[in-house]
Amino acid sequence: MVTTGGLATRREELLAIAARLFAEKGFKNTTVRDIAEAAGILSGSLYHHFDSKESMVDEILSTFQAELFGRYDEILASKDNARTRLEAAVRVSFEAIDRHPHEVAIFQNDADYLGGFERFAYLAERNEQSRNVWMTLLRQGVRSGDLRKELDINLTYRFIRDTVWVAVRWYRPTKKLTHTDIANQYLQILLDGIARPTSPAKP
Amino acid sequence: MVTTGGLATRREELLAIAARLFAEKGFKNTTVRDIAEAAGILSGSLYHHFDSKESMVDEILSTFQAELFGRYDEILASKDNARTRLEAAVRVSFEAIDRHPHEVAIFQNDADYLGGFERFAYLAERNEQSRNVWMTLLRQGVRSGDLRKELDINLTYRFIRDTVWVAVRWYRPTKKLTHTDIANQYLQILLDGIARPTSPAKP
DNA sequence: GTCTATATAACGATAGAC
DNA sequence: GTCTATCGTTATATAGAC
Repeated sequence: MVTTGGLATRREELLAIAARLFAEKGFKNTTVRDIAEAAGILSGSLYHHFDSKESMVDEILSTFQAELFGRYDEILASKDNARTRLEAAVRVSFEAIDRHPHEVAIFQNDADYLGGFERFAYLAERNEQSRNVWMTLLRQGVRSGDLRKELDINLTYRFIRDTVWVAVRWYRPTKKLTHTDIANQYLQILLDGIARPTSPAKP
Repeated sequence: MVTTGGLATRREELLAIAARLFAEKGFKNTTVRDIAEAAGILSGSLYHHFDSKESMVDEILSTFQAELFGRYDEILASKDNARTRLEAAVRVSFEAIDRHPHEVAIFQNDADYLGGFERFAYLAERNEQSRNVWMTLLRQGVRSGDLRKELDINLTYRFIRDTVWVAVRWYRPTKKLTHTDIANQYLQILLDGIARPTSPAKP
């Protein structure tokens, strides 16, 4: 693929338009005519750039996931302690929501449906890969003593996974509330809870 | 509406089938032929019972929400303390996921899309009503000292709302793990966090 | 309450001119 | 790279027979 020195190619431009519409209305509910109209062309012209509507969402999701899992791999490769690595994974996720909200939204809303097609089998693989990342971090956290010993880490994994990504539904970046702020507040709740702290033994 | 002594009417039977399919595949991706086939009839026959596909999902969602908000109203009317009421609201929500997983899933996945039509304007109203319930409970919790004073309750509200309902994506009831168990574990994380507790002042 | 048959519209996709 | 024109399919919904 050729990039034109920071300027998006026509192909990338069309993909960005499609991603926005897929995220806003859902894959099935977005027509190729919608995408073409938003791009200022006619639907038939889209097929000069892409084989099908499916191949568009395919390229959008696979590109995003390649980048995201590259970030996760960096964390797993780092030498930081368990808590720092867990926090880093949360921060990377919120940063992904900030940078690629459409891609995250599409994955959240349509991955189940798309996963039914052979072409999108990699979505399930990525899902498993993601599970491995979080489970590794949680196990290390429990072993190191950073996390509660009695934690059900399977349930905790699902809890973190869902709560992090579902933020894409309401998160809109502002100068005052950046993705870093959100990540910090989320970590505060996740790690220490919302209840007023009392001494561990007895009140 | 007439019920036949606990036995579902044909209408209710068809609605249950539609709800399952809407939840599994999404509203837009479920055809009236899908629903009819699952019911063992032809698509045209559905229109003897319902005006349209939209009116089916309308009845499914409005019926469910009427029940759910009745439960929330009971909690707001109770005389329990702030923490108990907050816990009760969480438990009622997980119980709703247990009893009406399809309805919750449809609301989670398709409310945004459906909300665009005038007919479904009540979805936004219910959303606001739900926000009022949780915000009331959170404010009372902070005031009573049950919750941290420094909490951003707007963010905490969205956090609780999303994390409770998103559980519908993975929760499947078993004898060993009931909706009550899930609610308890969720409350443990929400209230006290996943980090190993340290004494508030110094370790 | 269901089936047969079909109207009507919207959809994804294609072929060839420009 | 886009437009014109359109094919073939699938979708929601309707009308009347049984």
